[in-house]
This record gives sequence, structure tokens and C-alpha cells, in this order.
Amino acid sequence: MAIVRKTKSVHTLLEVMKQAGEALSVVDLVNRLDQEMNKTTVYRILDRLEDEGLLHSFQGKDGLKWYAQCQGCSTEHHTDMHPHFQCVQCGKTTCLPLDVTIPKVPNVKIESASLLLTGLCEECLT
Amino acid sequence: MAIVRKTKSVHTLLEVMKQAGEALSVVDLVNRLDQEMNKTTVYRILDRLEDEGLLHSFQGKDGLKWYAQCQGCSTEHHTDMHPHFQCVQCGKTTCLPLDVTIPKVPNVKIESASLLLTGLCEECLT
DNA sequence: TCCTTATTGCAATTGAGTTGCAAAAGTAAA
DNA sequence: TTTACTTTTGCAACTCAATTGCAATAAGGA
Repeated sequence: MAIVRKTKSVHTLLEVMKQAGEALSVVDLVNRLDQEMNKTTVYRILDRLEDEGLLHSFQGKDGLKWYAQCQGCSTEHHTDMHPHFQCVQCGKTTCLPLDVTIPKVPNVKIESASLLLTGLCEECLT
Repeated sequence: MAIVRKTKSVHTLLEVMKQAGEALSVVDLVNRLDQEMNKTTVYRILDRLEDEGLLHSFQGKDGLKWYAQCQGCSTEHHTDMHPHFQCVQCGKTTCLPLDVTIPKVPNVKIESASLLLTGLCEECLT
């Protein structure tokens, strides 16, 4: 596996993720980093950071790819299977620190599961 | 809501779904129906059939849209929330007739949930 | 410093999905 | 059947997220 250097771009991207504190779509990240680096670079760094286990990705309701920071994931142990929540109104998307019971399915080998909950977030409810 | 006429195209599309007996991606459907109808028509009929409750859709692992036939869904009662399984090797994708317990999340209103399990299907395991 | 490898920018491309518009097909009433 | 109206379809063009090829740049080690 390729070694991920902590270049300026990598540092900047991780800083944006940290500042956000929640999941960000790639489209959003590309926009936020428009002045700092190229779109292609954003995509490639995200790929590498996911390989390294610093970020994890998932598909949003609209089919866009989202990234969030991992808490305790590493390259070897990446079974950080938690659900995600996406607000249908404001688009805010977060990791849910919940355990999900993956249903047993006969005759198949489940390798991963992704659960996306959609609805209204706290702000949009009030 | 627009009335869905049982045109020749609608009939052909439903027949292909029935023959397949499992979930089909839109891309696959467009290819299979290439001689019978236009790509746009496939997309539009799928939309309408989902509105009518004859089909339901979900996002595959790769972000592609998949459709499958509903068993007992209707326009009013479309809470047919069941998980789907996608084989990472052969791509075969099926509905899982299982109940999923949607986790309780405080302070938000969950409207829908989608659970996608990925792994190896029975054929690919052996 | 020199050499090698990894990273980045840029432009072009891919591919799923959408849209506008005119033509065709279906429906219903006279 | 004829007419008037509505829905459906085909086609071409378009949108936009994501990818690729290639040359230029930056980094690391001996």
C-alpha cells in the first residue's frame, strides 16, 4: 500500500474535517478547498485517508459520497460499522454512535453493512 | 398524481422485472430494454411504477440505483423497510425478507431507513 | 547533490441521471 | 369515426459527480 505523506494538502483537508466536526460530502469539501487545492487532489487524498483508516466514507441519500473522521479505526480493524443520519431538510449528516445488530442471513457471508437513517434533525424539527 | 397507463412499454418493463425475479439496476434494465425502448423512457416508467407502489428502489454499494418488485406495497402503505443484499463478487442483489429494528435516535425524527448488506452470495461462496 | 518515488494540477473523459421539445399514442366525448 | 385533449415516448443535448492520462512538482533517502 502506498504511504500517505502528511503533505500540506493532507493537513489542510484533515483540518477542515476536524473543524466541521461532522460528516462532509465530497462536493462540499471540494468547494471549501477550492482555493487550496484541485478537485482531483481532494478525491485522491480522501481515498488515501480512507485506506489509512483516518476517514470512513458512506453513500448519502442522494447518492453523493460522504466522509467522516474515524474514531478508533485503523487499516487492520475497520469494522467501525455505525449508522449515519441525514436530515432531508438541511442536509446535515452525522455519524450515530450506535451499535447495529446485523441480521443473520442464511447461506451468505456478510462482509459489511451500511445503515442510513433519514429524517428531520433537531434544528429542523423546531 | 399522474395516472400510470399500462402501455406496452410498462408491460414489457414489468415483464423483465418479473423474469429476473430479483433486483435489477437501472443500468442493467436500460441495457436489457435497449431494443424495446429509450433510456429516458425506462427512467420515467420506473419513477411512475415506484409512485404507484409496484416497485421500490434503493442505492447499491456503488451508488447505482436499483429496483425490485414490491410484495404488498401500495401508494399509501410504502413502509416496506427491508434490507437488501449485494454480492461483491457477482453483483447479484436481492431483497431480504427480514424485519429490521431501526435504532432510536434522540431529538430527531426518523422518516426512513435503508440497510444494505454486502458480502458473498451462496454461489460465490462455493 | 542525484536518483527515485509520491503527489499535485490541469484538461479531457466517463457515465448515470435529467430536461426540453416535438412527435406519437392513448382516452373520452360527440 | 372524427375531434379535442392528455399522457407517453424518442431524441438530442445537457448536468454533474467522479475518474484518468500526463506532465510538472515536491519529497525522501543514499
